[in-house]
Amino acid sequence: MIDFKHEIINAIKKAVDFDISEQDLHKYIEKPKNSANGDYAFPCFSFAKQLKKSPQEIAENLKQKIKISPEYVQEIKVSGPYLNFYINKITLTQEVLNEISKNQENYGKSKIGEGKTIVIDYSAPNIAKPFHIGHLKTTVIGGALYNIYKYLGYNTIGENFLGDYGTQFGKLIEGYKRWGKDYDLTQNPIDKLGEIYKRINDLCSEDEQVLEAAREDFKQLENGKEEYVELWKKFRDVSIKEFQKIYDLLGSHFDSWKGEAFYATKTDEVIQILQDSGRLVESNGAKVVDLTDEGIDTPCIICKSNGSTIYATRDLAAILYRARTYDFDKCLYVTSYEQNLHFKQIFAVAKLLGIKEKCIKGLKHVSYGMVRLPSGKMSTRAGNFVKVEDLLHETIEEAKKIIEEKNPDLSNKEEVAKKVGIGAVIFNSLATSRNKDEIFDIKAMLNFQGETGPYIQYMYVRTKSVLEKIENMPKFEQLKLENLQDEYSIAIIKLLYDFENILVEVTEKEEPSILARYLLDLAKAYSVFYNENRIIVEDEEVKNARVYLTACVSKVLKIGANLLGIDMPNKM
RNA sequence: GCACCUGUAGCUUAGUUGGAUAGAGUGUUCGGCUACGAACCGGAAGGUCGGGGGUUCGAAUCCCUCCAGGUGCACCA
Repeated sequence: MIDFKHEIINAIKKAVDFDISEQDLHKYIEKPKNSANGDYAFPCFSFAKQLKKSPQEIAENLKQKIKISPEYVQEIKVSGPYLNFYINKITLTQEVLNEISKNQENYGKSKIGEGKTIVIDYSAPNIAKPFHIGHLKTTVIGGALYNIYKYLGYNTIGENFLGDYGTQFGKLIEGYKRWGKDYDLTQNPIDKLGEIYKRINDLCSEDEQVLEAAREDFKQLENGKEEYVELWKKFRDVSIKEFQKIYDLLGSHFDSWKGEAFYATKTDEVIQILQDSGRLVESNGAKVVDLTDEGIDTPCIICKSNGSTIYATRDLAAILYRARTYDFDKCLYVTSYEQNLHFKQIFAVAKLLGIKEKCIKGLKHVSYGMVRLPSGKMSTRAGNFVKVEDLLHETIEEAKKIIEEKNPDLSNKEEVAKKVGIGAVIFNSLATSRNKDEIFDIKAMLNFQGETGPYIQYMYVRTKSVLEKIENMPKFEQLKLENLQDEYSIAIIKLLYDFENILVEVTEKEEPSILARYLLDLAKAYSVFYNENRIIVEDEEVKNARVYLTACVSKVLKIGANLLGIDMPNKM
């Protein structure tokens, strides 16, 4: 597609008689908030001093000198110190609709990521523990990034770094040995394991000997005692099966499920490399890497004083493994900001591992804000948490209720309620900038009006309804684009034009909320268009143009929502 | 105590590589279904952009300082 901004930059560059780089121009050119001020604007303040002229004069002068094809820009106006560019709307319309007609369901897809590999480490729940709403953000943010990177042509690998290692498994084994017969793990296994875990924990705090036994169990598990490894596998398998149910609902996909236990077997080499680097030092009985040179006060512990490894060691093993296995250009870690220091530390230590520079540079912590309940911080131990399964169940039920009320004749109510209820939850988790904390509000989740997932789905359903009524879809070549020059149509076309840039911006900032916001804007623009313009009208030319635009909106809404992990119903 | 993050309308928030009148949703309120789906659209009211100082032609945005909340700060993950 024509890059209008680029054309304007070129034209300005040729017109000015002072030195200014293309990059600077790129920075100066802005998109006016109010479209009355044009599509692009060039503020002339900053050159006033240098040229000893008023910004107004500079703008006037420039206007005289700039030569740009009317095919791109139909008008340039001076508005005080601003030079406002009005792009040729027919060209814009032609470009956008042609591009969508050529690419259809692949509009916005690109090859900018070709040849680049990106690993995304997300979700990472702990085995034998409930999947609660604290895991929601990492799962949907990571999932959205996964989809979007893939769409932009990157070789994308989704990693679920399961928490399947640690003394807690010694405890579980000890508990299961004692009372395993009382629990049927074929039903709600995670709840049962949770009960066992709580029971053994209570016993451990009463009786030091039980705790000691649990530690011993874990040691034997590590040493490969067959009976224990079997138990561990069993806990892991039933847990994954439970998680998979939720992933199926959320549409999450992982290419690899290597958990901590897997990397725990690969820590020896990490320790050896660090030892050889001379940076591994003894400190209070532990082996650590001092990071004060890196501006990090807290040293990174590699080996505990009892000789065993720690989370950081396993994460480093994962970096080493992933660098070798995937030769990644980027490796993203989607976790809450509680782990900011941890990642700062291991990224600093990773420089000592002897992996490629690009891998080191590609390590990135994508952190997000905490979810709190109105009653305070969530805690699995205190039983103060909301399970994702329960939340989804509730929003799906709400969707069902609303369907029953508004569209009782709908044929596949169950399926639609699922899409709407889950869509509401996913959208809610993605719609605000990831860094902000959130107090979990069930009422907000159950609201399907306004800036919500169901709003976008509803607008999509409207486009489908309109298109359903058309016998012959118009061809792009037949369209008379003059029929799409009203402000409501143009507002949509401008948004459609932005789509690919939005996707790129999402990856630059690792911020899916940009796409979520964009989809709201597009849905809203269509809703206004729909209210202002009757689509199916007598005049064939007008009808065809509006129908075609409706089909374009329909496609982009669906592509965008799917990238966020939201399914679109055809009716609701 | 130190470091980092957050603070924008009653509530949830967009805008933070400095740019024109701070933009939405929700709630409140008024209006619009005999026109393609009202889970919608339009109007009104609602803002010391946490406070103060500074830099600049220009600050929600950059710098300093203070206030409030959160998170982290050695063998948990």
